[in-house]
Amino acid sequence: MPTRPRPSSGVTIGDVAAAADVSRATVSRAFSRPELLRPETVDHVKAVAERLGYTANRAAQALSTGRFGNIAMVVPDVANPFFPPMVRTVQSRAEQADLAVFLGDADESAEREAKLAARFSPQVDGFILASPRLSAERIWELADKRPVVLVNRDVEGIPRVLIDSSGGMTEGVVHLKRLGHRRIAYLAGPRDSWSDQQRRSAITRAAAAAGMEVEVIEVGRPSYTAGRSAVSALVAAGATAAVAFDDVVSQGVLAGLELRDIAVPRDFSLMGCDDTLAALTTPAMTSVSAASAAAGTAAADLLVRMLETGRAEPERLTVATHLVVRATTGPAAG
Amino acid sequence: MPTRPRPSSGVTIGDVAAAADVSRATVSRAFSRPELLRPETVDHVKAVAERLGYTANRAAQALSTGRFGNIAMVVPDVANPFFPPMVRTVQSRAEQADLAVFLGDADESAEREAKLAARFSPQVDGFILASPRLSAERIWELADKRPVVLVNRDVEGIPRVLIDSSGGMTEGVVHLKRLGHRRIAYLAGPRDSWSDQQRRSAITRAAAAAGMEVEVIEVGRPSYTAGRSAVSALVAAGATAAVAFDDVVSQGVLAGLELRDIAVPRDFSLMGCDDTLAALTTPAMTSVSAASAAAGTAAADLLVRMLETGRAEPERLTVATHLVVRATTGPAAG
DNA sequence: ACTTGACGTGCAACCGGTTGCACGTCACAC
DNA sequence: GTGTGACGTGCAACCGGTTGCACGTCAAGT
Repeated sequence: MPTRPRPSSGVTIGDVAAAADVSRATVSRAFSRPELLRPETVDHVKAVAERLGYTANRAAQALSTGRFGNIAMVVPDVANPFFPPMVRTVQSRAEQADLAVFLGDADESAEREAKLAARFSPQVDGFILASPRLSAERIWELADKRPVVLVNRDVEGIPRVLIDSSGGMTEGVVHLKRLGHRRIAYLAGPRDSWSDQQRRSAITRAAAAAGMEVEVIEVGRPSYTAGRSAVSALVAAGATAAVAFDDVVSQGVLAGLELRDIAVPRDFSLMGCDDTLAALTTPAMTSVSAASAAAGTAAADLLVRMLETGRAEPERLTVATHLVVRATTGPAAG
Repeated sequence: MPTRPRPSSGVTIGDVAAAADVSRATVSRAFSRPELLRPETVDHVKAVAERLGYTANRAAQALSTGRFGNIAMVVPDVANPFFPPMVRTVQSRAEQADLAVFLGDADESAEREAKLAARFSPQVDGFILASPRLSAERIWELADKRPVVLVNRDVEGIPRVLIDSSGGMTEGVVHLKRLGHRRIAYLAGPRDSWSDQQRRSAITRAAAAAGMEVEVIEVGRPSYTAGRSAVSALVAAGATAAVAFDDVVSQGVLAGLELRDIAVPRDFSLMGCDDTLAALTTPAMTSVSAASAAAGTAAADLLVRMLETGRAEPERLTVATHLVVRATTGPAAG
């Protein structure tokens, strides 16, 4: 039998109260509502608390207030470089509001997202779901119990921050057209990803408008290896340029092309998305920027505001994107 | 004034008890110690609970048991590709033990690590500190209040999982020597990083043993740009090969060399460390493997065991490393 | 038939905070 | 001098679980 874990610090509000010769209520108020007390009392209590090394027991606090002081962030894959910057900004914004952040990695699975949500739900004040794969119904259900903010997912009635890549995508298509490309490929991401749906339709639309053909190649889980193995399909498609779902896939494609001695951008043009790794590849990749860090801050802001006001605000913020031209796109070969 | 947040689900143990016509104690036991009850009672209670949508209030549970069911993981930088795999494995191991994971990103700062630890401490059962920058004293202090497991940090008396890169480093030096290199450079990481200290001394020792010269170049925070800007110092050092603190730095160096038209590996040989990005660069990088995922599992295992047994186990596990030769190392020029 | 003990369940205290309400004090107005 | 209200603090209930102990029941042992 495990020994009963010692609490935060052995000292409770009662100890402080006794030492300071006041009631427990006064100690509590000295921290939570000091304006109700005489300033000298507050100082005295705080000094005594400090001396004793008092730290409030979070569980007790949560139990009586009903607030946990925690939020949960769920991402499909922390290892995807799109997410870490977002995780960091969410965290720093949360910290300002004195909220601690649980992180859940759903491994690209809706089922695991649901599990994580269920696990976190009883001890958080709210959720940030980044690129969630859950069905709208399940998101509504969750939002019915706890404030939820989505990133990169557009569900009616739920506050959300959307990185609108259609702008950048369209620019990208135009860019390729100017370079003389007529037939391009889109290396598509997970079908249940909103980002993919958005990018897919943006590129299709833009290509149609520009009078270009576009072949969609399904890649599935966006990973380096998936990108690399998509190259054969890419070659078979007879396109002269490709746009990948994200930079990770794109980087894989770049490596795959190199393996087949297809020179980029001489023989083939390649465009990524998210601009997470683009600057780091050789040659540096043309990509659609996506300020994931900014999206994280915005999402956290939204959630914090909801928690503070107690109101839901079904806002729909969008973050614009644009094309960053680097060295992987060039004139169409032939 | 925010409305009082609705608890996990309106329904409490009392509601279930009333509906099932048993006492609250019985409901509690049906979940936590079912072996004390008649099986039929357990089934009945669970069925009623299910029907009512009962979820235990974590705060109340934590308050009476003194266990939170949470652990905290603190990393210096989630965006560094070394950490995400570790985060994932820690999380999946924690999940098996029904523990939720707080993630803290310390932004490479000891001060922020301390802040995060203080913030998490009152609501977690234990800590995993990955590559912590905190002083040994502060780690001891923390470990005095809560079980702590370290990764990549060797502090006496604290259970720890060490990725022993000296093995791989030594292999690397030998490899370079065979290729004819006599003067090499080490692009050092943060001085307060244990990994850096270990790698620094391993390379110095191995080089001395091989009769090679080694110039240490301080890079500071390990990042792509830091690596890139270190190239001038690297060139000035007159070395024919370099070993970087990690793959991120190494990737930056690779780009910097390319910018100066220094061909790798023809004119210069480069070795990374951690093998996180090495396979992804062009040319693919020679690097010292570091199974960060395995380290994460081991660390989580250790912590879970400590929590379950209630005993501290000052174990010191090491994970071996080896050299993975790829395409960035070749015969010394000239 | 009576003791004994194992078993299943309930009672009530407890974990450590928070908060509505009541009480005492004191300054001020009348 | 008494009434009035603001102010500062304490009392005690409450949040929702857990758990030591006690009680009642029933089967086995003598």
